Amino acid sequence: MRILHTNDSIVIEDCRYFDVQATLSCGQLFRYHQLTDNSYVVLSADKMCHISHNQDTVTITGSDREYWHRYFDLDTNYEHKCNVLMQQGDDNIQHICQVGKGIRILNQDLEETIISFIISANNMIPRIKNTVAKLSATLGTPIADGYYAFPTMQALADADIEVYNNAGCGFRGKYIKSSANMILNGAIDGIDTLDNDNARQLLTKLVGVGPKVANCILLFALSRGDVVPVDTWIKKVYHKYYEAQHKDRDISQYLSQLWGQNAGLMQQYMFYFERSVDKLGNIL
DNA sequence: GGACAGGTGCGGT
DNA sequence: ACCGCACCTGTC
Repeated sequence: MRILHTNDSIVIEDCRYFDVQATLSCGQLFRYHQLTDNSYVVLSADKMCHISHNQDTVTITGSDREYWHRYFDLDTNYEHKCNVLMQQGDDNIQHICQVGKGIRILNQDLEETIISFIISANNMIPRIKNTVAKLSATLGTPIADGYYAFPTMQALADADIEVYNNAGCGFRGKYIKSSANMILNGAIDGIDTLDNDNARQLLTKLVGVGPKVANCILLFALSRGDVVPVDTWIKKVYHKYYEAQHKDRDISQYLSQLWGQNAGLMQQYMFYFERSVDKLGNIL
């Protein structure tokens, strides 16, 4: 993979391990829009970029090139990570890695990730995307034609509960409002310096953040690559491909120890694979 | 109309 | 510490 920074864009050549569609669609982020030419607009915090993928070249256009460089984790060697996982796994695991090998783990904005994944609880991706878009349009500042920044914690704390109901948050509206208040009061200050267990403990004090959502925040915003969020899809994969019979609440720790520093990436491969199987029929 | 998908909070033990 | 139930809304 070769990366070239030009004045207004990042060009990534020879990117067999960067599949834009797979990376965007595996449930890490909720603010992206597909355009008619199969390219995408991606929004994060108060920034936006345009990303397109043709043959073996990915082009990212927008200001804040350094932000997007880190966001798309361009300094990490995913070919190496994928190979390590494939060498550790059996035929099934190798096939799952092969299908998902273009997925990258994004480095997302912490506050946006917290609020987005509170919305994700007991919810489905299309509705999460819709709700986050509506909240941003209502409470976020405009950053381009029809595009809005993610709302600040202050805006979320101040918002009337009606705003949350109208955005389709359902019962999660009150969770967001109070968690935004807690964040403003310093509830997650210094979380960067804590180890996984202590960081998770801090996050689960927020209302609407349980173990699964906390693990998503750790993996997708705090670069904790050994953390494995376990949702219904991962439970399905676990019971399908693993002999071990852990209770649901123990699956995360088991897979984390099994795959080590690449466990979160393996989780993304599994999530993407199982949903592909669900859409296309059994492709094993 | 009614079942279903999907994590967390809460009340009971 | 662990279990079982309620929760909001879009879709079939």
